[in-house]
Amino acid sequence: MTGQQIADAKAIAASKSHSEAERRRRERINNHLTKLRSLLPNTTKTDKASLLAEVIEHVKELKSQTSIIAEKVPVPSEIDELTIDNTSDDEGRIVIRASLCCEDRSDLLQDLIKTLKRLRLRTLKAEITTLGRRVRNVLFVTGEDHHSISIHDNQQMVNHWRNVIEEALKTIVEKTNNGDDYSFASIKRQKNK
Amino acid sequence: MTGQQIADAKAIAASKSHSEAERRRRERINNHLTKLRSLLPNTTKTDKASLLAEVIEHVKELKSQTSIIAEKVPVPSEIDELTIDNTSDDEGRIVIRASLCCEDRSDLLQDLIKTLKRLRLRTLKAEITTLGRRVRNVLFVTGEDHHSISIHDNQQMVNHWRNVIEEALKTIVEKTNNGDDYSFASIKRQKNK
DNA sequence: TACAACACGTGAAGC
DNA sequence: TGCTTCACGTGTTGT
Repeated sequence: MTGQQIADAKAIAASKSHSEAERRRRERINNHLTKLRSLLPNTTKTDKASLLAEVIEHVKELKSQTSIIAEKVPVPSEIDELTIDNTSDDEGRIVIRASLCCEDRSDLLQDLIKTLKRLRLRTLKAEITTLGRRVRNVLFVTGEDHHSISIHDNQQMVNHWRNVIEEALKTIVEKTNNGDDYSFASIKRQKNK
Repeated sequence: MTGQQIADAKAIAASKSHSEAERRRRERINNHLTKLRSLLPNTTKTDKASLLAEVIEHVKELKSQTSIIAEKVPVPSEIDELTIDNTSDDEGRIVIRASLCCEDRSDLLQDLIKTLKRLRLRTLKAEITTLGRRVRNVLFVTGEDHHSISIHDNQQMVNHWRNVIEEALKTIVEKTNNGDDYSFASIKRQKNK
């Protein structure tokens, strides 16, 4: 074989593998599109562009649905959250409502208890909801008796404690899941067929 | 110009418009892909195939989320539904629970009332939830006094009434929205930006 | 004939 | 260098 022939053969082989790779790529993309089509309702015999348009609409629809429901029901959301509000209980005592949402982990509850204990706070009520691997905690906390947060009519003090609680819980929310078990049993997910 | 030249010019023009059309098509598809990418969380700089794979996962995720939530909370679903169950109230009286889900419309409630009245049924309780344009009604109905459904221990009679109610409500669910106003105020949808 | 949608192979760019 | 991804223009098919 001459050098020219070898070079040609190499070029042909390269071109072949190239076109084959490209074919595989197209296959992958099209398979995904087919799968997407099957996930959508009433979406047969539409072209690629329209299919994608419908996927967009569907995703938006589902997103808005979940967020609407989340407004009514305190289910865990996909993203980490932490909001602090202050209310007051029947006796006019200052109560801070802390709602946090994060990935569930085995030591989450421990962390919360420890943190609140360290801050000398009392948890009046805790609403805990899990959804898949996400967990939402809504805590109603107040100070222990004779705690500065118990003193009424002091907006500055309340704001101070809001900040303290926010910072403390922030580190808990931001702590990443260490791969342990979850602290609460998860709701069974519907099979994705 | 010779005939040959004219033919060539035509061919060139055709080829040009063809390639331009193809470019527009690609553009449309890619724009949709970009939009999809923006709708997903944490999905920058991934290739097309992986992007679509993530879209699939995301759609599945959202779907299972909404269905899990729907199990816990009686929110309206996307598809029309009608399920009939029989329970019994405190006094052991037969009560039939009818849950129906359909597009909301102004005369839906009227239809329900009329139908139940026609069947000489009494509605003990009605739970009504709207979500977007969808509405879910959960009705707890029983017979009027001395109605045959009030007679206990007659499984055949109960089944008969289940069928009667199912058929009657089926026509209501299947009645298409005539474009009128909705009978209930709809929950505001989150803006799709 | 013309248009729309698709699969294909190829050149270019990034790693 | 080879491998991957993309955009491009073209051939083909169905309407």
